[in-house]
Amino acid sequence: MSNTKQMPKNFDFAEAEKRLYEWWDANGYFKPEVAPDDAEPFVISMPPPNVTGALHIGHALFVSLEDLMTRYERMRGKAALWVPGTDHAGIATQLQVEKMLRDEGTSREEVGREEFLKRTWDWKEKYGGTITSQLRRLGASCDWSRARFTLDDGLSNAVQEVFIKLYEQGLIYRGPRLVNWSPGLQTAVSDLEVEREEETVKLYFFKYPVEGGEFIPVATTRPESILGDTAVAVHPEDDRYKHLIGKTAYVPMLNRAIPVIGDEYVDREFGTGALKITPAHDFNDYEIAQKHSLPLISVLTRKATINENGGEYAGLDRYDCRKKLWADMETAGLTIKVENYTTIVPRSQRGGEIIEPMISTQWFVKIQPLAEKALNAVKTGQIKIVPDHFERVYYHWLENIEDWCVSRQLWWGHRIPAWVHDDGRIHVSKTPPKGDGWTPEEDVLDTWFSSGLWPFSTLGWPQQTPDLARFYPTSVMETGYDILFFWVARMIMMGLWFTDQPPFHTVYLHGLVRDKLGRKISKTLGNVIDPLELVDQFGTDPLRFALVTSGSAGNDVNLDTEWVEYGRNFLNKVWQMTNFVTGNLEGEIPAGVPSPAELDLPARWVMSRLNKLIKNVQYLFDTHQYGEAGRQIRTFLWDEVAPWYLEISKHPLYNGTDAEKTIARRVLVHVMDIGLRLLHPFMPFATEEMWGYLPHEGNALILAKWAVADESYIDEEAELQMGVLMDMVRQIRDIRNNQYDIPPSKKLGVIVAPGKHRENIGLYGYIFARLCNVDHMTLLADDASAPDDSASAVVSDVTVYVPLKGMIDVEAEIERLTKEGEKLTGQIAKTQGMLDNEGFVSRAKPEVVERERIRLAELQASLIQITEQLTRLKG
RNA sequence: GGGCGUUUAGCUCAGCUGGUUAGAGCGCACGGUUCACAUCCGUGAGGUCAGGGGUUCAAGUCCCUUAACGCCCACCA
Repeated sequence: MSNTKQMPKNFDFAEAEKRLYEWWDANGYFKPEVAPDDAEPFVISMPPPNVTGALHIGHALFVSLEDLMTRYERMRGKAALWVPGTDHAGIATQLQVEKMLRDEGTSREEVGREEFLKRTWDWKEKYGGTITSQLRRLGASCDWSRARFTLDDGLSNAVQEVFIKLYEQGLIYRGPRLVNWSPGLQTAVSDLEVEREEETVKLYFFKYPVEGGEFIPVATTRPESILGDTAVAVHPEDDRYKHLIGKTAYVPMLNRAIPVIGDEYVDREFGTGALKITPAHDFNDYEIAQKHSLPLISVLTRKATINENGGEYAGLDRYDCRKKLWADMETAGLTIKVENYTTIVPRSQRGGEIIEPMISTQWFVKIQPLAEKALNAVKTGQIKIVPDHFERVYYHWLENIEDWCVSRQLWWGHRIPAWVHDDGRIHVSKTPPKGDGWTPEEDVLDTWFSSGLWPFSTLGWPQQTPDLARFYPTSVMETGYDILFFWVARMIMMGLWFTDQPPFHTVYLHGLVRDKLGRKISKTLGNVIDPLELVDQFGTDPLRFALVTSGSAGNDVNLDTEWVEYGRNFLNKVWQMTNFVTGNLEGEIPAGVPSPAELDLPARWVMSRLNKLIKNVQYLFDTHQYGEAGRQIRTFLWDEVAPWYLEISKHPLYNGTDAEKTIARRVLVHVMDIGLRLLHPFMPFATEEMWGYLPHEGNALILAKWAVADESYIDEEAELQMGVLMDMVRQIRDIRNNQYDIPPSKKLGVIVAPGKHRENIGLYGYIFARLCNVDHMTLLADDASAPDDSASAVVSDVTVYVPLKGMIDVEAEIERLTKEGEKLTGQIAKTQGMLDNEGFVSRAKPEVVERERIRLAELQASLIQITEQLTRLKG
């Protein structure tokens, strides 16, 4: 292997990212086919972003993680497939197009359904590419040739297939039910799409007139709902009211006669102890009405204005009606009081308007049978959720799940494949029924209905395609915990029901990206973090590295843009390291590393550290601790290789024999090569670029083999011995910088009582010249006496003397050494205590006991040295 | 009303296989233009790991409990 090119001074990310991405893509490296046909597949279905959306920081997080997993598995030799795609996002997209129409001075209703859909498709064609090109900028190594859209033909077919099958299995029903209605969007929404916030509202107390001149005091937060009351309920054993049960009450202002009923649901202690029943606009009341066979009277239109059942209030907006009705009741002497009251208000997840429970005809999925399977798959461990505490959240939701309202009164989406006959019959099919009197269903399906099929529909299901056979079930579902119910649970239900297999074996959940103060990102707060701005400023790699390493799985990430800058600094550091290595190569470099026996101590040390790192990183990847893996790689390169091995290697590189040079070069190349491999899933662009400058085998880092630890290089003894030399360097620096104010440029002569480290200190004395500017070093004979006028420091059984004639402050030296001695004494006592403890020696792992023994010996050796120094100084 | 999470340095966070003297970035202080790097190098100050109890030879790490904060789920007018 040999290198040819000179590296530029810095990484030009703007130029390189584009070039490298196109190069990878053009070579087909993102396709699973780069792996051998018999390679084990690894598959991720990308959570499809909204087709008309723009990239936000949350996308950057999921791309960072999923691309990391994909690249890692690809390097491990798997047939890695990351299936990209986009979601039609029914409501979101429809709203955007409606806004566009409004800006044009028209509306959805005005242009009509057909034209509206045409306009939406146009919109999709125009803006749908934005998000995908932005994903490319983030380095996403997904197979674009397999990209899908939830509304394309194949997926629409899958959706129809599923709907029809569920219907045939009796798991879909249609009928009038009380549902969450969004008056602004004019559609039903599912329970999940309703957010409940605690708010302070008014609670209106009033008199419900009862026959015979009595009245029952009642409270409501929504006076307009009075118009739809069909009963007044009291507790059957409430002495205040029980004599009224069975009598007739009269709806205020409408004077409609309704019964007074008794029901134990009513809480005597709460409010007035009596309850008005509005079954068409309240979920509790609905249940009570069912029990008592009360009629349902709807008083709202689709737009939440009062309908014909509201008498003279018909046509009023719900809130105007509230005011007017209350004023009229006040005039009629029926009001009691109005109080402030804190309660839960249901609001639309999109737009925030208040949701009205309303009766309407909708399609539902009987979810119980599907939910049971989904529950089991996780309980039996077929599917693992990371972090695992989300499993409990998942169980709780599935155990209490309600039927899923899947119909939406929108136009943009999968139209429900059904026809309804005048006589009420339903025909569910891809094709229209024969005969007259059939009306096609207008409703479309909830977006999440098609998303739920994503892992298999994208691979061709229901066709038994080769892709489906090879890549399904998929491997990991990586997504945010906020859509665990919306999406993950539904994919599991649908996957199990229609393919008899869990759609993936692992669910990896990430958190939300927040600002550096932990606040939710929002336009109103003005704390929006635009990933593309950060990419423009620092490059993609630093952003990705920051996102992955600044948190841990399942927790929200408080992104500080300073972390991105720090990531950039790290990238630059690695660049400079590579630059150093490539700049010091000459001629052919044999691949691989010499055997441990051929290496000097610093090389044995760095190889030991490297292989321990590989081991740790493997463990961390196996346990999905990607952030910690990234941090460890960074620490190794920046804090161990750069300041120590790289500096030390300058000696053989500049002063060594040819053989020594070659060994140092091979070690340096190897360490950087492995470092870049480990780093590639985190920082794909820069690592690929650097790797190209290093001597290497193979075409591209993206396809290079993932590192595997070689235990034969793990060398505790080398780490221990190197540690002594490193500590000596630190001690000399400490004396220079902190004990005495010696300028860094001043060369020092030191005298060393080397103890049992004589050989290493002799051999590697150049380290001190390189790292702490020591220009000559004298090793004392074992029986030699200590030099005078010196600052001293102790490492293991080694004492370092720095002669400083006339500068030595004996008092300060004594104080420092005394403090050091006290510290050692404390540590010895602690360690000795452990070793004297029968329980520790017998129960702790042998290697832990052994480590403590070695430690104790070291500490004791040091203490002897310190004590000698003190005696000398004091005497 | 249930459930989950968080609490570690001035700030933002790591430290999920229990085991040396608890780490990083930023900030702060001191000092550095020698042949990879000022997007840098060397050094330092700064923490009773929220409180209490327990398990263990050993606890920031495991268990119980209290508190504060955050999130999710839930039909009290």
